[in-house]
Amino acid sequence: NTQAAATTVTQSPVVIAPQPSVLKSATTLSSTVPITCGDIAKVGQLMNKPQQVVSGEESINLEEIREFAKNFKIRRLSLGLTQTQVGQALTATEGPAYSQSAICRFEKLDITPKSAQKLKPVLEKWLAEAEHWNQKGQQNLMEFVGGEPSKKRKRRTSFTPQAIEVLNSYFEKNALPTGQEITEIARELNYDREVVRVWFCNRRQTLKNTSKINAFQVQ
Amino acid sequence: NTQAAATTVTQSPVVIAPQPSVLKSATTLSSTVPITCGDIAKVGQLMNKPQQVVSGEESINLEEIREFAKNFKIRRLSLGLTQTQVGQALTATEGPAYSQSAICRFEKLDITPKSAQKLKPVLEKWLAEAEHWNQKGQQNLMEFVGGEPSKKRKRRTSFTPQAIEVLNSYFEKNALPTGQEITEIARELNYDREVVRVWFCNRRQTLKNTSKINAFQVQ
DNA sequence: AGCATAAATAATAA
DNA sequence: TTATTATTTATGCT
Repeated sequence: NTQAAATTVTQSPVVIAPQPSVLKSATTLSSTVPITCGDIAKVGQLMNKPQQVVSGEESINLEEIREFAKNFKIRRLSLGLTQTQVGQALTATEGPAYSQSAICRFEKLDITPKSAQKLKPVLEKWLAEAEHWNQKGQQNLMEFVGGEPSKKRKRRTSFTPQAIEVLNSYFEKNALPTGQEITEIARELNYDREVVRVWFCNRRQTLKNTSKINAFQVQ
Repeated sequence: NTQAAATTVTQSPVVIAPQPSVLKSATTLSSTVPITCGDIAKVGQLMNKPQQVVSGEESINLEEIREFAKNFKIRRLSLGLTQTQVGQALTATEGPAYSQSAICRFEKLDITPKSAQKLKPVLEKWLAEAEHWNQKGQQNLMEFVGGEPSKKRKRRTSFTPQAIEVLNSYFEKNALPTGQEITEIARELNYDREVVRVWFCNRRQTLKNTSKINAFQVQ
């Protein structure tokens, strides 16, 4: 399963700054939203319709849902979480299972008002809790979400994790190996010499670039 | 060029709600022990340097840059903009060219403090302006950014079983066809060239994900 | 109801 | 920087 593997934690959570801007939704553009398929209309298609929809016994405030969906996305991104992570976490904690698709469809309002109404409080509660844990540190958030605490981003192909490990250990000992040494390392790992050489170049670059900035990172 | 094609505007801008979250407006520590070394620091020296770096005549507040980088990302996402869009827009308005990679590196702080210091005001100014236009409506923002007003995501292609079969047989022979070959395959199958190119990308991806189980099984 | 995967976006080897 | 991979999002389908 592709989705299951997408649990890397590459982006540290960020804080939402109070935004002065008031954004308009792109979904309110056309006045004639063709409701394809003879199905039930989706929330996103009902934006120009009456704000309240009566479904069964309760009335649903579409505007409220729309607002929440927008904010949910921003807050999710602020926490550095993916749709997949949210879905998996929800599946783990609550009763029903939520796929990445479900989260995606909620954010895009590609669901029926009834479904949205049902899902909204679940997401709201979960998100608030996630934000709560996040304030106590990213570790807590990741634990809450259920992902690996600090899983390393998978390297781009060429190198296997094992090779990376070896390379890093060499790098630790000597960041600037001689041509001779590069040749030997390349042979040991069975990689192209040039590839190894470039790896050291990029590795030095990255270290140089990040170490200054992150030198006094608060964590 | 792959990047050039990535100008679709799929995600509608979202509103940042005034967050109740406690915002540390400036975590800047007051301790500043500027180091005076005119040239670029060597790799091993960079791990434990102070917050302020003196480069030439000006001192660089690393914490400030770090803070800005975080907020920049959130604000960019709030506007519904991609790194590619920002880079292209900047390239159009400002003097130097900024690639998607450049924006990515800034957000990840994978650049030298000097570069970051130089880029920060440019991004800050541009972003503020973008937010300004956005307040006047998404159309204005898109115009400012330079993208098509309401470009939609490409419709998902459905390959016929026959086409899949042919594609797979090509893939079996060569998983990484050249541009020339892609063009030919696309013509033979009467599909868009880009669609075929992406198919091979995704196919390689899928194979990689499942390679542990069926290394050479096609399908 | 959600899987499989096409398309889009971000990260990175070269 | 550029080209490509890695990762995420979106959607066609039954």
